[in-house]
Amino acid sequence: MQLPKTEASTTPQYRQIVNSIRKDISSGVLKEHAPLPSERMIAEQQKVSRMTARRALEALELEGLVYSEHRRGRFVSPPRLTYDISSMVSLAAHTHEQSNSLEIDVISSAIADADAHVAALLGIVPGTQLYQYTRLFRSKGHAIFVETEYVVASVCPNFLSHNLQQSTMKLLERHHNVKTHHGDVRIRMRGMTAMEAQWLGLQENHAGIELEQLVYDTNNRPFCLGYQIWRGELAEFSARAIVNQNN
Amino acid sequence: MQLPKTEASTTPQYRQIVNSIRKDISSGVLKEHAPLPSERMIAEQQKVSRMTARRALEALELEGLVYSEHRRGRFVSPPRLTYDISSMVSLAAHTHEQSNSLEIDVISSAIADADAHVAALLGIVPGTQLYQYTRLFRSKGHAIFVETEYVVASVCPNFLSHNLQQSTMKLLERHHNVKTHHGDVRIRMRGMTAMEAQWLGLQENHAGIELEQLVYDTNNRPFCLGYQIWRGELAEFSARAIVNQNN
DNA sequence: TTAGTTTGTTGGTATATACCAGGAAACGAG
DNA sequence: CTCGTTTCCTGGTATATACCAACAAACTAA
Repeated sequence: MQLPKTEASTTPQYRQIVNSIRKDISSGVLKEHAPLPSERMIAEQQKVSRMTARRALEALELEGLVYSEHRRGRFVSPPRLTYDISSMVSLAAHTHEQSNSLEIDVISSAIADADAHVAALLGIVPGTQLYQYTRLFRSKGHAIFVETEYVVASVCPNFLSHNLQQSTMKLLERHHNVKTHHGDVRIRMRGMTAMEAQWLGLQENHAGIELEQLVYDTNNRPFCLGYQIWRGELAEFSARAIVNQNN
Repeated sequence: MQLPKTEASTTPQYRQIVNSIRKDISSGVLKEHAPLPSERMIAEQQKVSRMTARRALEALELEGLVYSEHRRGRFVSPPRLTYDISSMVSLAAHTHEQSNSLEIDVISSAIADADAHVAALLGIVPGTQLYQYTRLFRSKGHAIFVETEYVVASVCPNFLSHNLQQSTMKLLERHHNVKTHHGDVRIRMRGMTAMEAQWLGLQENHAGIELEQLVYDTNNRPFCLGYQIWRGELAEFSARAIVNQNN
C-alpha cells in the first residue's frame, strides 16, 4: 500500500525544524536578541542528530532570522537597520536622526603608503601617504559593521590627531576645508574574513555585505576610499534613482 | 616536547582546502564556469571525510567564488555583473550597452488583486487590479536573477498583451504614456525560497540579494512595484550619491 | 571582597557511514 | 537515426560519535 506523500515525509527534517522556529520568531514567542535553543537541545527535543539541528540553525542564519555569536549561542535577529546610501557622507549624523544611536570604536589608525589597488581607485601614485583607520560601529551595543577608510594625507595634515568617533566627512569639512561633492558606492555580498568576523564577534565566513565608497571633492577628485563590511542579516540599504528631473 | 604551532596544525583542514582551491581560481588553473572537483573527489585526494570536503565547498560558495547547481556540481563563479541602480528603469537597455546581452524568459503573467502588503506600498486599496508577472533574467545563458513586478492595471490597459521580453518601463512609456520620474530602491541579503531557487537552478536557501523597487511617475505616484532576487555571488550594485549640487 | 580556578555550557571541527533523488551520458532496441 | 532505459555521477539528507576551544557562571582560596 502506497502511503500518501505528506508534508512530514517529503519535507526534509531540518526544514521542518526551520519552519517551526520561524513560526516561533514571527509569532513573538522568541523575541529579538533572545537566545535560541542550543544545537544539542534541539537535537534531543526533536529527536534528531545534532548535525541535523545544526543544519536547521544554519539555514535560519542564511535567511537572516538568526545570528550566531562565536561559541556563545544563536540569537533572534532584530529588525534590519536601514542605511540610506544617499546620506553616506554623514552616516553618523543620519543614524543619529533615526534615534539609532551609533557607537563608534576606533580599532586602529595609522599612516600608511598606498598599495596598487587603493592608489588606482584614488587616482594617486602607489606609495603616496595615506591615513588609514578602522572603526567598529555598534547600535544598542550590538556590532553592525566595520569600516576601513583611506584618506589622502596631503589634503588633511594631522588628521589622526582628531577624535575619530564621529563622521569623518564632517570632520574633513570643518577642519580641513575639504568639501564633499559626491560618492560612488558599490554593494556586494561576500563572506567575512577571519579578522572581520573577530571584530564583529562572529565566525569566519559569516555572510556579509560590503560597501565600497569612493568620495569625491568639489573638484571631482577622489580623496577618500572606504570599505564597510556589514552583518548581512542586520542591514538593508536604500537609495533613490532619479530618472526625469524635468517633469 | 612541544611542537610549534604551524599553519597545518592551527588552521582547520577545511580552511586549508578552501585556501588551496581559492589559489587555483585566482591563478587561473580553474577558469570561470569550470567544474570543481566533486565532494567525493576532494575527500579522496585530500584524505578527508566527505563532510569536510563539503564544508570547504560551502565556504567557497559563501565567499562568492563558487556556485552550485542543484545536484549537478559546483562551478567557478564568473566576475560579478555590475548593476547600476540609477539606471534601474532601463535595465534591459543598460545591460545591452555593456554588451552583457540579457535574455529574458517570462515565467508567468496574470491579472491579480493587490494584497495588503503590495497595496500599502503602491498607495492603493487592497483588492485593486494589478498586472503581475515574473521574469527570469540570464546573461550568456546563465540565470542571474528573477523579478516579479506588480503594475497598477488602470494605468495601462491590456498591458499583458505586449511582449514582456523587454524593459517594461520603456514599454509603459511608449504605449501607455506613463512617464517614470524616480524609483526608490531597497537592497537586502536573504536566502532564496524553494521557488526562487528552482527558477535559478540552485538549491533552496542559496544566498541572494533582494532588490525592492518602487517606481513613481511624474505626478509622484507609485505605479509599479518590483522584487528582484539576485544570485548574491554573481551581482554587484553601484550607485552615486550627490552631496553638493552647487560646487 | 576579590582574584583565580573549576565545571558545564556553547558552537566548531572532524570522521565514517548510509541511503536518496536528480542530472547526464552511454547504451540498446526499435 | 531516434527514443527510452540503464548506469554512474552529482549533491542532499541524516545518524552517531568524538574531541576541542571559547565563554560564562559558580565556586574557592587569598
